[in-house]
Amino acid sequence: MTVTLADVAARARVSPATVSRVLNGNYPVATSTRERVLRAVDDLDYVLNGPASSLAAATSDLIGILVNDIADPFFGIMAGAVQTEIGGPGDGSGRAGGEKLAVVCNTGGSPARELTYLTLLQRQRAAAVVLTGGAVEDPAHRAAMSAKLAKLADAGTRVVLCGRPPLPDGESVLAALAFDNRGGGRRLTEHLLSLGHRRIGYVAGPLERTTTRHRLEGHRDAMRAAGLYGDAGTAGGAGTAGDTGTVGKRGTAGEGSTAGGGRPAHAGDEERLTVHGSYDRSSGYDATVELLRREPEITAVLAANDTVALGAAAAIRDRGLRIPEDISVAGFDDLPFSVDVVPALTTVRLPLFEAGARAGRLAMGKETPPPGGIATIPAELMVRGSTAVPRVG
Amino acid sequence: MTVTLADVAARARVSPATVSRVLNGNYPVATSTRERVLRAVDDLDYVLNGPASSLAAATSDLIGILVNDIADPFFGIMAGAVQTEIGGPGDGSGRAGGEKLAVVCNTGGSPARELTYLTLLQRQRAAAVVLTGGAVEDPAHRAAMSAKLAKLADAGTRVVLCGRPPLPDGESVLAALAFDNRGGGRRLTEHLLSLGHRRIGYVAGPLERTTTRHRLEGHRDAMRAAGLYGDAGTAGGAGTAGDTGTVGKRGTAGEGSTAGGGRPAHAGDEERLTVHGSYDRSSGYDATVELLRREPEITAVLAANDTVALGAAAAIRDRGLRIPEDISVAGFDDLPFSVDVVPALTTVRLPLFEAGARAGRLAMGKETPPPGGIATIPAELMVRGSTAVPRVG
DNA sequence: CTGTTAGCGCCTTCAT
DNA sequence: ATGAAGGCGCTAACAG
Repeated sequence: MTVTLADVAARARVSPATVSRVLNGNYPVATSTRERVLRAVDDLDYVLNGPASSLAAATSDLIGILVNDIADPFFGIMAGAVQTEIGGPGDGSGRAGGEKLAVVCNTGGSPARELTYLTLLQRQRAAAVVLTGGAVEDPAHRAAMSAKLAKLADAGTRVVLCGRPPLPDGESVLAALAFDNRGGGRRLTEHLLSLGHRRIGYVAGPLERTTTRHRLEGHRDAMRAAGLYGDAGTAGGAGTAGDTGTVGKRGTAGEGSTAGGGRPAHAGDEERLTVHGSYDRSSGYDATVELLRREPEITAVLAANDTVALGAAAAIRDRGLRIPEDISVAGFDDLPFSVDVVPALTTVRLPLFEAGARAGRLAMGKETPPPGGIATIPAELMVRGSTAVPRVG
Repeated sequence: MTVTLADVAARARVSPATVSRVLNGNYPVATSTRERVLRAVDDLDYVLNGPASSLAAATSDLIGILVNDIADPFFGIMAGAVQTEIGGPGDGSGRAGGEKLAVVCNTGGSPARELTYLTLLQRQRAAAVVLTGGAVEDPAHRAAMSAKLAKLADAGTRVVLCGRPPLPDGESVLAALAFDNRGGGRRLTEHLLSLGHRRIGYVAGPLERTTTRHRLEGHRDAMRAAGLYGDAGTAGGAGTAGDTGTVGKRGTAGEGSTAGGGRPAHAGDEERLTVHGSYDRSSGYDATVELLRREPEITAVLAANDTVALGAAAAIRDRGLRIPEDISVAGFDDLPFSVDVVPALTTVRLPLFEAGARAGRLAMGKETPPPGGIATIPAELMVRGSTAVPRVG
């Protein structure tokens, strides 16, 4: 019932081997026979058996993309960009060429699922794997990931990191494209400082994530450089991975707003003015409520990303405060909606599409990796209406 | 170098068949041998060869999801929901169970790419295919799609439509989950009418798309029912697919705003107050500019979807008009950001996640299809701040 | 419950 | 430039 290569060969009066060569186009074949074969393919409506050819050739047409959540445009944009590079031109002939298929894997940020998906992709003999988003900073998980990626690489799978910092022992990784989260966080903070803000609340992402840590570190670096936060802060700047190691859920408990509002700032603000949450809207809302409870004097709120900023803005408005007159708000990522909210969101633009496209090219072997396999993708400050000089008094 | 099933069998001192049975868990195996096998698997770090097992079993672990654009949350949410149902619980054991992988295919709305991807999925012997988004209303393409889907179904692939109207000859489709776009468009318009609006501009989606047509028809039905638009309108209501058949790009040319502003409305408004564009922000902006040029008297703008509404709102503001005091704006879909824009967007909520999850279950064979294979998913009107009574005069 | 035996459909040396 | 033949790694009857 199902037509095979042999059927095509019979109809074209050639050997199966010849048909295979025509279909894969990797080998010289006389034009006349090629045409005969192609005609037979059309006549018989033949479709190659992918699993069979993958088995024989020990490779597949699949490229895995690991994302936290494909419903989040942050990841959707990168995933879409990867596809533009791995899916062929789509000539519309109905006949398929050398295009690869994207297997999108939602990890939800869970280390276990991340590993499971890598195994699944290994099982599929994926041609490449693109890992997006920040990594979880658990040493055990990092080790497990390195081991897994090494196995994948051994099996011929190209591994590319997109928007994720390089691994310590990254020899199995073809290329790592890392966003300049720290620089972005710093510039955003410097922007607020230059406007005159001194008491700035920070709604951070989940603990133990590189993205969270880097953005926060950039922020704190700028605060410290400005003489705020004193110099007695916690680890921070050095970039060691262990500093948030065993910390559980903290922050929401709150230590009461014992501080007065007189002096510009003091050591300890660093902790008090930071609240951690997840990368979603409601988390931004809740964290901002908590921030305002702890320190009603803040004149600005920096959010972990644009989505969180949306929640933060809602909380501020619900409290009857105006943006930016009473409180400035800023996000991170510059997602498409950010320019359209009112007031337009000041944020840090990450070239998500460009990064994803580059990752896709790397995954296809169409582009040579950056020197050392590592590239830092710049993050650009976008100043818009949601930030302004602080209210007086 | 690469460890195979036979290696595991040897180490566990059983036959390859037994190892296979343990791994697939579809067959009774003594607990003691199972444990022995599992230990050997761990010891050897064995990973099943997917292509090989797909070849032998004539099925695969892949489920295709066709979307217009994965970067658009409309599709991202559905795709993510599908995954929650097809990816197993992810027990974290590192060992993979019966979970399937999602192959996300960006068609960009192109019929040719849609077909190409279906061929690619057929080649992979996908276990199921979920098609999302509106269909293109070209008879030739419809026929080609039907044929292709029939072949897929023949080969044992389950075909599910999610947010896409059923095909005329849908016997090869397991289930079609269609959004009530027409009802949503109608209720949205009735809402505006009840507020007192009479001159309503409509920023429609691309021509020849079912989604575009249905939403627009719902709108026009309501207008006509209210006695606006006269009764001499074009085809509309019946739901025949041919009515936009050969129309090219129209609308942006504009026929000049020759009409006065005196009477409430007249036949011909139907065309004049509708501008087609694509489903993106800038298209909404441009279309709204055009709408305001044609008819400065409009008091409300209905957008094809929320993203378009964002662009429309920007155009209105740039013109110095206020929302909703001068002009009301409404969208469609109720994407996550819609509640957070200012003013919050009146829109029609589509249960994208629920629909995607159901499609996923259907694709997995975990849920029985609705009677007749067709289900209409309700669309709920969400009244928020962006619509209000029209300005007087 | 477990082992044996055939392929699944294709690619790929090796000849010619 | 083309044909012939073996095997990729696994599953699915069929025995026992």
